This record gives sequence, structure tokens and C-alpha cells, in this order.
Amino acid sequence: MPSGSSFYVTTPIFYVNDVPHIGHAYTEVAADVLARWHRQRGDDTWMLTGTDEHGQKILRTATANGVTPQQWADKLVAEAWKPLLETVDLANDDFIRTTDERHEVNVQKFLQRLYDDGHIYTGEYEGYYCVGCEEYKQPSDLLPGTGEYEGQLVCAIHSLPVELLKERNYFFRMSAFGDRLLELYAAQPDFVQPESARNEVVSFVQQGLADLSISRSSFDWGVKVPWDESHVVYVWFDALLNYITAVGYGADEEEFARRWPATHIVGKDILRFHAVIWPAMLMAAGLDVPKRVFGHGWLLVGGEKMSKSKLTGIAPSQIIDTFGSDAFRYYFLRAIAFGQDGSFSWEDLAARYQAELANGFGNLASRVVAMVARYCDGVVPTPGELTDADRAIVDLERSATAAADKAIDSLGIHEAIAATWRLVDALNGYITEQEPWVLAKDPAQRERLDTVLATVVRGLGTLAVLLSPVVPKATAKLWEALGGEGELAAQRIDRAWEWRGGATVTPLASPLFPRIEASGE
RNA sequence: GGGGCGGUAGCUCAGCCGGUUAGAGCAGCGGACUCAUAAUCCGUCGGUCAUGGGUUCAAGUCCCAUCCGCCCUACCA
Repeated sequence: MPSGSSFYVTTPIFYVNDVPHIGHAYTEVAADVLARWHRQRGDDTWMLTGTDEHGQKILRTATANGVTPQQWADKLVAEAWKPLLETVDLANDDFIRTTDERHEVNVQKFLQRLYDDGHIYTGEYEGYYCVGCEEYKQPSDLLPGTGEYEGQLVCAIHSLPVELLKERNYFFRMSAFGDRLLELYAAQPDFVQPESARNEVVSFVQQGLADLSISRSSFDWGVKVPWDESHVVYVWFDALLNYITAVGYGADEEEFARRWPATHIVGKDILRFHAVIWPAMLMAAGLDVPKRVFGHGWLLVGGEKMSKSKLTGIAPSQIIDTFGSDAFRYYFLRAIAFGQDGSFSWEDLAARYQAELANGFGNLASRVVAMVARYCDGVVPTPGELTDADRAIVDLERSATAAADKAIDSLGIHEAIAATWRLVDALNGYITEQEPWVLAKDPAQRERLDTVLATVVRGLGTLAVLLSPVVPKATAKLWEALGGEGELAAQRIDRAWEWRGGATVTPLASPLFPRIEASGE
């Protein structure tokens, strides 16, 4: 991919009522790594995340807590969601809230346009509504209640009673877009990824699409429908629009043209909203559909998926307080094939931290820096003539860089890290084989020693550049120790081996990834 | 009820259109080495490839059935 092209990546916006868990953090971190990588490739990059704050459920919890929904959302954003971004060390460019004026005003513009163009009509809907899900449920999604809900129908997800509602509301003629969506999936096979997700979406659309109810009149916490203020916009319809309202839709056409379309990173549970409803909405409005929609897998804990709805799960801080944000980022992106479900366990996390970060990369940095200090007084030596072993390292710097960069193009984050790690392992092996501590004892081998150390310093700097998107804190420390020229985050990742360092190396004040003695839990 | 995915070494996973003794990482065991975070490097142990049939000269790899886990979707009520 040529540098300078636009790369706009989004995460779903968080439903503020949820409690942040590692599933949210996983999505954020994945998008963040992609964004950091593209920035370092010189692309015109923009990363967006934010919060979804409308809907009946939020209105109810706010009321129950004796505050307005806006106050409730403000509190959750300030106390839970913005801190989450800090915790996982996110470098997002923007944070949108669906209660932002820039969002609300332009949602109305979008809606008015669809209305004017005949994509919206008035209809009546009756069905069982689950407040927890914010949606009408099919009878098959319901179960007979037990215990205190004996005799009532309850939502299969929330185990809470559903309400029989009858509403006159507005409908989006989504059914009209089935064929165009199928054409899109056919013409652009990577529009929905991974393959398994795509197949499900295609078969769903092939069965025919129903129109979508997009307004509610039973409560008023939401964006007002512009031609009928007794209705508010259905939360999902409202929420999806954040991806364009955040980059200037309706307000700044130049910015919008620069950013849109986006790459959407979502959990596979909300794939349909992004791969069916959302492109249909955009088609109706005459806008470009997203560049692609990637549905990542679920985190499995003890073999079961963590559930946002049931509020189970592990808080990111439980992991990060012990292992740090770099380890969190590394672990989830390395251990789990992006797009597949992945098992999380404390044992696996601790094992990988130890084996790969502490003993692999961290220790490599320590031994290299220590040897330059010890054998060369900290002065980075000038290499002499290269042997085959030296050249193998130099070649690997390039081939690993190329492989990693290519993997990122297809959103293979775990592959990119694996490709990079070949260099970590090769450098550790190279040092052991070349035995610089033996060379150092023999003055006649001075040039050879210099060459070996120069080679490993060079390789280590290349690693710092390549791993910077994934483990930004540790690599920044390393970059400083190596006397890297310029900001690490500004180094061209697609030519990582071209980094320039200073004349001397400064010893690391502490290990990049210190051993962690206590077991994870 | 249909459709789909998965079940491969203790653990997490690779194994494209079927083809010699089924691979990796981690863990375990043995050795080497000392620059380094008791680290690194080398070697090694370890699998009836869920089960039962079938196709084939040859099957984790194709077909059928069964069991288990999961996902999508429908319907009866």
C-alpha cells in the first residue's frame, strides 16, 4: 500500500451502561495497533472510538439513580470509558459521543435526507420488546419465565420479562437494498471478513431483508426525528451514524471526503448491524459503503464466551495492574488469530509474558545493551566485513518487515507479530552462536566483535520500530536506550531497518518486561 | 427442523487442491554456555489426528453416519 493513502479505522462505540471488560479492550487494542501501524507507514490515518449514550435502558438506569440521562452518561464516560482508553494505552485521534451536538445534528440531516428521498415510511409495529437488548424479539427468542417471573415470557439473553409493545413508528425500506448488498458482497469479497463471517452475512441477506423500524415514541432519550419530534431515532440507527458524523458528514465535506470510507473493527456479535444495515443506510443516502467490516472473535474464558449483556468478564485493569498495558496488547493480539475465537487463561498469559516478552524480547534488549556498555564503553561499534551469519540477520530484518507489513494489509495482526518475532528469536540465536563474550577476550578479534555487536544493535532497533505499534511503552524505552533518532512513532515501519541511532547506547534503567513472581491471580 | 463451524501431542494451535516416518510454540526431560531478567542456545520425550463405516494404490486431508461443543436461521406451540 502506498504511503499517504487514507486509512480510517473505527471501533464500535461503547454502550455506556456496560461495564468495561477485556472484550471491549481487545477490540480497542486491535484497532489501535492497525492505526499505529498505518501512521508509521505514512498513511493519512485516523482512528475513532467513542460512546453510545441513547436509549431506553440508559434512561431507566439514570432515573433509577436519580439523575438525568445526560448526567448519567457523563459520569460513565468520565469514570469508566475514557479511563479504559488510558488503561490500554490507546492513541485514538477522536472520541465521539452520540450526545455530541456534531452527532445529533447530522444524524437528523441524514434522516431527513432519507425521508425526503422516500426511504422512510410510517408503519405500525407490535411485538415483544426487551429493554435490555433494546430491540423487539421474535417469539423464538423468548423463554417461559421462572421464579419471580413465573408465567411471563422472558428474554433468552437477559432472563428478564419482555413487554408487549405496539407502536406507530417510522420504517427504513431496507428490504429494497437486498440485491445491491448481495452485489456488494460478490464484487468485493473482502468487504466482510473473515470468510466465515462473510458467509453468514450473505446467507442472511439471501433470505430476504425486512424493513427496519427506526424510531421510538415510548420514551424520549435519543435524537429527535426531525419531522416528528414525538419520536426519537432507534439507538442502533443513531449509533451507526457515528462513523460518519465524527468525520464531518453534513458539516465538513472536505474532511469527510478525506476520511471516509472506514475500516470497521467489530465483534462478530454485532456484525450484521455493520455488514447489512449500515451499508444499506449508506446506499440509501447515496454515500460510499465502508471499505471493509472485520468481525473478530470472542474471548473465551474457561471455554465460555464472555458476555457483555450478562456483565460477566474480566476488567482490563485486573490484567494490566500486574502485567502492564504492553503485555495486555501483546498477549491478546499475538495469542489469538485475529478473527477467530480465542481462549484466555491466566496461565497462558503468564506463560507467554515470561517466555516471549521477558525472556525473549526483553532479555534480548538487556543483553545487547549490556554488552555494548561492557565491551565498547557504550559506543556503538562500526561493523567490519560481514559474514554469512551477519548477512542472514540483515536479510531477516528486511524479510520480516516485509512479511509483517503485508500481513497488516489483510488485518492479520497475529501474523505480523509472528513475522516480527522471527527476528527476536534469530537475534538471540545469533548472539549465542557468535559468542561475543569469547571474542571480547581476544584483542585480535576486535573487529569481529564490533561487527557482531553492530549487527545486533541494528537488529534491535529494527525490532523497536516494528513492535512499536504493539508494545509502545517498552519500545519507547528501548528506543531511548539505543539513542534512536527522532520519535519512535514517526519511524517508517515499512522500512524499519533504515532507522538511525546515536553514537552511544545508554543502559536500560530497568528490564523492558520484568519477571513477575506472583502467579497471575 | 434446516445451514455452518470446530473436535490433531499435557496446554494453545498449524496442517492448501488426499501422497514418503503428522508439525509449531509453551510446559517436561537432558546437554552447552555465561553477555543477559536463574536468561540464552542445542537436543529430546510426547499424538489410536472425536467414533464407526466407505471410496482410493494411498485419508487428519474426500463421502456417509454417530457423539460432543458452538454459531446462524426457521418453525411448531
